Amino acid sequence: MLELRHLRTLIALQETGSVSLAAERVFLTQSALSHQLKQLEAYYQQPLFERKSQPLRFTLAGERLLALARDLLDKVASAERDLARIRQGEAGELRVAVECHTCFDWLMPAMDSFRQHWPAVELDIVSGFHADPVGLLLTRRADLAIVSEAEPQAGIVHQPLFAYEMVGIVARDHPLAEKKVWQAQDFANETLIHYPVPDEMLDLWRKVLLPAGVSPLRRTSELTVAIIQLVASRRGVAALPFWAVKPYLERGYVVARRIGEQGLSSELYAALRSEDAGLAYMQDFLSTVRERSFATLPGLTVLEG
Amino acid sequence: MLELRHLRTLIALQETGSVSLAAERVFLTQSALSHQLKQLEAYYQQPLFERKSQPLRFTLAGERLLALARDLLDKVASAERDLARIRQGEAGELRVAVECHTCFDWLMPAMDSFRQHWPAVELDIVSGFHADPVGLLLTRRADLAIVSEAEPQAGIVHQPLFAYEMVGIVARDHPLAEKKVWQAQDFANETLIHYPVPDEMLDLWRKVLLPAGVSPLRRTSELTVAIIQLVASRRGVAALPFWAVKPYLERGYVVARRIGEQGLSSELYAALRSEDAGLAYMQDFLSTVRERSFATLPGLTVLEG
DNA sequence: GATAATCATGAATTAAATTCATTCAAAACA
DNA sequence: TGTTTTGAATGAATTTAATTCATGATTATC
Repeated sequence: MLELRHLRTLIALQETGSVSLAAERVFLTQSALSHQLKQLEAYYQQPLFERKSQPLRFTLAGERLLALARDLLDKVASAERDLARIRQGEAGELRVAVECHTCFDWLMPAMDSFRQHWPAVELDIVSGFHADPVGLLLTRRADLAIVSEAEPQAGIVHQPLFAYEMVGIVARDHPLAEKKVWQAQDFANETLIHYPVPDEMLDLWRKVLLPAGVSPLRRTSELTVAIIQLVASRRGVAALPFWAVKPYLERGYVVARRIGEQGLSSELYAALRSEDAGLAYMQDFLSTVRERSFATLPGLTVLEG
Repeated sequence: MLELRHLRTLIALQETGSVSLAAERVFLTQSALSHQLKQLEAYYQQPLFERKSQPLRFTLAGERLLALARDLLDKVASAERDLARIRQGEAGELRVAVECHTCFDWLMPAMDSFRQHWPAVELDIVSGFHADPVGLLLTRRADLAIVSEAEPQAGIVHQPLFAYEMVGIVARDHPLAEKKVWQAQDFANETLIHYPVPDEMLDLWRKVLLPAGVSPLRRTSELTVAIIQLVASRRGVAALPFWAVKPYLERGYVVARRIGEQGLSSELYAALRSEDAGLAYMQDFLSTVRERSFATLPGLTVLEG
């Protein structure tokens, strides 16, 4: 018999295009999903996808179920918001402190969606780039902070959002384009172009250059497009989220390369005051961020608590 | 986490008004449902019903979930019909043979609903009251027969629809109104008013009077209202489905009494040719009949295969 | 044509849902 | 006002179902 669990699987399947990635997305094994799908197809006595191709394709019947899934899961989310409001009331305050430039790319759509669902919650962004966003929480100048490490701290809880890969980018005809994988030393004689933020907020600096004692020339720019243009003009190299550069890769302006054998992974957490962790609109904001981001940004991976 | 199972439970709860009856409806024990509901309320951290009263009442949060349930389960049904059509095609023939008068009461709404969902299926009623409706199936003059006993027969399968109680009715000032429970002998000196069908189609005759060798005076009428009027005018007594007489009981025209210690139960099955049992529109017709009937007729109970 | 990568499968395991047996609470009855 | 009956709740035992593990099959990739 059909359950919502199956529909959640279908959504993950579509968003990832493969059984194994979808399994990771819903925190199950590939095997579990394979069994689940087999059971679904047996129940409806017809195939729901063709697994031959990558990404896998839905059959007509599969598409129909997928449409059902989107419809139903939206409605469930809406009903659960209503239940939360019945329990805790409509209103509240949600001031978001952000420490990363690219965060705005996924934050804006999520905030738009949230604003519609919680019109009585005062939503705001704490502007400026602070060295210590968690301090803003404790001094009650913000209610939620987006951070890249979950450093334990009294009175603060960290909730995982998602992870993604940071890739190195250079012009197509730059010598580094030849190397499949870059190491710290490869940056030594390059100019590194980055956002104007403190060093410790740059993943590349914290996790790669600093440990290796490499200290390249530097240049900053506020805007992602400007950084891309500088790189394309051979003014230097940069490290950016894969999902942020993908559109430019497809147009061939620059090429992207892995940094380190395992790739340079960047993680995002929401930090909030422990007392606020039970607030329904807070949890719904986090769900919205995850849901919208996974649905729109390519290459995201889940992050365990 | 919410699953469709929970929503199916909520619908059953509303339709029956009690945990134990709802449990029976969804083929589970009272205990199972009690646990399930407790789990739901823990998940949403708020009460969903007040069990103090009979029938139980939904809280605001419960009502919201109930609305979700109706919406979602409708959509699931619609999607599953589409899947069935994708697999087997749209068209077919469905001629229904009916042997009981009151059947039309629940058959008409179900047929209306079905006609909208399967416009390409030729839906028809085989008119007249036949002594052997199953014969019509084998000679291919009908595709589905409504019968009150599941007599095994080669090439025919019986699918349970539902069961209900047949109650005896008399005028309020009739001596039999004093008796809480009637036995076969109580009919001996009365005039029994019934539909003009062969004796073996009357549940009262088959299950009560014939075994006891009681043979009262008889009088027939085509219409339920006419039977009620005759009874109210002290022209005799009758046995009718509880759900058919309930509106008249509430107006006080007649009173209803149990027949036999356990009550006289009437069962309904759909008989169809084995080869047709896998047809999607056939199964959907049966689901529709059950669903519509349980939702609208009071006092129905489930019938196991 | 070898080598990953992805998916499928059966058995074993784990987790979850359900039942059983009983108690508790409330309503109906005398 | 007890007494009986009915419906719901509870904890432990059980059953059922879902998931993982270990592995084999299949399909992409170089």
